[in-house]
Parts: sequence; structure tokens; C-alpha cells
Amino acid sequence: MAFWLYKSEPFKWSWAMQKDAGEAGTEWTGVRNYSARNNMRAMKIGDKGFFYHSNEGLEVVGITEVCALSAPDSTADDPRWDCVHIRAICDMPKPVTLKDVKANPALEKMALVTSMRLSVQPVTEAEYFEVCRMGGLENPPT
DNA sequence: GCCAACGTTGGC
DNA sequence: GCCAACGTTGGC
Repeated sequence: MAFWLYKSEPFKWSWAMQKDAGEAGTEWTGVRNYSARNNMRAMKIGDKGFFYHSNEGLEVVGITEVCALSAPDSTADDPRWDCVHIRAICDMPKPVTLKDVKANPALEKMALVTSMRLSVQPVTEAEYFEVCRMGGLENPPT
């Protein structure tokens, strides 16, 4: 089990929209960055990840899981881009803001801080549980 | 809306 | 294979 973080601008694709998509989940389209794509290629079914609102909100708002392995991105005209499908699992009871993350020394190495622009990031197990704890999420899904 | 960071492109 | 130009991301 590995953990990840997905950034999305809420006015383009929000957590509410992701939840509306339900168990079937959605294709995580639009990633055009090799590091982010490679992270998706490394994902396994059931891997959990944070859903993060960028630009507006700037907070982790929920937990997702991978429900389909990386496959060609249907929105790409170039075969080198592929992506996974993810679905919403649960809300973060109290969204964890970027400010909160930056203020926590235990999270200073988190990619959200160190690789600001990476849109699909790895999260360590320790970071996963720490962010869940800050968000008031008891018994985080694994 | 600005601008710094940084990834990608393309000429050489 | 280097590197300058360019485009995009994303926090502020």
C-alpha cells in the first residue's frame, strides 16, 4: 500500500464533483508531467490518496483510492500520457490547509511543501497518518 | 494579477 | 547533449 496526493483546482474539478462520481470513480485526466505520470504508473488498485484543492482552498479535503490502473489518458492526443481512475472514499472531517502542513515540522519534507508544482505526489505512510490526525480523521482507511 | 519556480521544447 | 526560450503552475 502506497499513499499519494492529487491536486485539483476546485473550479475545474472539485471534491464535491469527485464524490458525485461515486464508486465508479473518474479518470484522472490532464496530467502532462512525467514525474506525475510516473507516480500514477506506480499506483496499485486500492492505494489511498489525498484530494487537495489548489489555487482556491489550498487544503486537503478528502481521501481517495485508485480503482483502475494507469491506462492511456482519453483526453491526450499523445500516447505517452496515461492516468489512473480514482474514487472518493471519505471526507477529511476538518480540511488540512497548506498553512497547517507548513507549520508542522513533522511534515516539512512532504512533497506538497518541497515540490510545490507537482500535481500527483507521493505521500509517506507517516505523512498520511499525520495529516489524517490533523484532519480529525480517526482510523484512516488503508 | 503578479511573479517565482520549474518542466518542456527545440535550435544548435 | 546543452541551454535559452517559453509556457504553465500555483502560492501569495
